[in-house]
Amino acid sequence: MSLLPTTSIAAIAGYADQTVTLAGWVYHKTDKGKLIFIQLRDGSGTLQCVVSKKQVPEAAFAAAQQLTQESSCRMTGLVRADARAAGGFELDVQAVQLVGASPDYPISPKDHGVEFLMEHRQLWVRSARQHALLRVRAEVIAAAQEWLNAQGFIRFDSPILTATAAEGTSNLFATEYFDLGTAYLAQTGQLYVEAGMMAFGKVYCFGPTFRAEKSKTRRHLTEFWMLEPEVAFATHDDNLRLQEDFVSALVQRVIERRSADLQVLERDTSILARCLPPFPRISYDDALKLIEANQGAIEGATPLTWGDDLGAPHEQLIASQFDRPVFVERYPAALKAFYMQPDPQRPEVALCADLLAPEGYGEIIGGSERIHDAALLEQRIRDHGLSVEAYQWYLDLRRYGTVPHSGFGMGIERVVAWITGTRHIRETIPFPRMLYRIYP
RNA sequence: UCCCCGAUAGCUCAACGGUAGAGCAUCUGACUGUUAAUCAGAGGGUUCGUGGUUCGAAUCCACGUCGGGGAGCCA
Repeated sequence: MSLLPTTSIAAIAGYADQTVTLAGWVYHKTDKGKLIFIQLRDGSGTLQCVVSKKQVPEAAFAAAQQLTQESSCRMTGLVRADARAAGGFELDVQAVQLVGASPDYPISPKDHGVEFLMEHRQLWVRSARQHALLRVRAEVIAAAQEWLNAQGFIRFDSPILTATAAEGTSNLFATEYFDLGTAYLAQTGQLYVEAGMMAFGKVYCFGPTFRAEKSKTRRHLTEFWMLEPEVAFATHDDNLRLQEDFVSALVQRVIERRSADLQVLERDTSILARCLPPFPRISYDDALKLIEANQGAIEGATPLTWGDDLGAPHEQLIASQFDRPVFVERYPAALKAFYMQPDPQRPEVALCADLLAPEGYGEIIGGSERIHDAALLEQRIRDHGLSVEAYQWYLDLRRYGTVPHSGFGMGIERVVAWITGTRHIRETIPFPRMLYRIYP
């Protein structure tokens, strides 16, 4: 025999006036004495189930009375259209079977603090808001891969354990690796997708990346998921066009397919609907002027001199001037990673861009054209004090049939936070890893 | 690493130098249209830890622990 339900709640409208068996968890219960209302959640949706003392066997009514929040159960009954129920349908229950009891469920429908909820993350993900958020995350990931695949990309995953720091900058998590010394958890897959790009033309990797920075803000996780496309023969301009087409496609698909979830999250979709290409572009030089002209608009966004990096308040100020994501391009090369291609007209700036999301969500993409000349790349490795020896495999990509190429990295959690209007990035991943949290 | 803030019932908070409180949750009872149900009753405390000031500390001070927000860094 099977314990599987005969239908999911999401498909309940197709079962009007039929008898079905549902299987799920009690989201909420109201006991009116001889009438019990149970909001049953099965993962696909929630349905109001009505148990009437007059209409069910005594044992079934007693079983329904015993149900507490998050008890798992199976319910058999008649599907009936009813305007009084949220969603338009409810189940007239005929039989109730308790599967797993749930005494003293810790998360009530009322207020809880962040610390308490994070300590109970394994249960918090059952709540409506978290449920909606994680569904949007899944949609963004599916949409991203399907869109790239349709454009002729192939997924080419990069290793998570690496022997050296890829960019030689940020702090990495280290671990023992048998007799080969220390291994590091990757903070990017970019160097490896460049190898894939030379093999397949258009590739992307998608997986967890790690930053051992002691960042303590709502935009940072120590473990986050990054999607990194890389395209052969693509210039800086090609790269920006790909990014704006890609990001707007993701947003439009979430609006199209997950509007019910965005509604649960009370997200104003009219702001998202404007997210269509082309995205505005502003050079680093013009960004400095914009900051100067708007000083005082945002606390901390003080004027900078050429060569200074933009801080979080500066990025916020720039983003606030536009109604859709904005590219900030051509930063001073000295501020950026060693592999970025210098602008041939102005070697002191790099052919790179950061994409800043609106509404203060910050940088969601960082990308650039990569150096394709072996001699220049080797020089840059030396200039940055990195080991040429460790990068021999990477230099090989420029020694054998090198081509101009570009790519970018997109942080999934930041994109999901922006699309859903979630204040803190920690809610956009099932089990966030942060400076002071590795449990559960 | 630096700056700011917080910790009191299971949860969210109040009490701010003088007897430890409320709402929700839990338990008991009533109720056939609830959806954060309502009504009546009950139980529930190492006030984060250590030390100090005081006749007296949840309250003031010091240190510590845990957590929150931000900077830097970045996706």
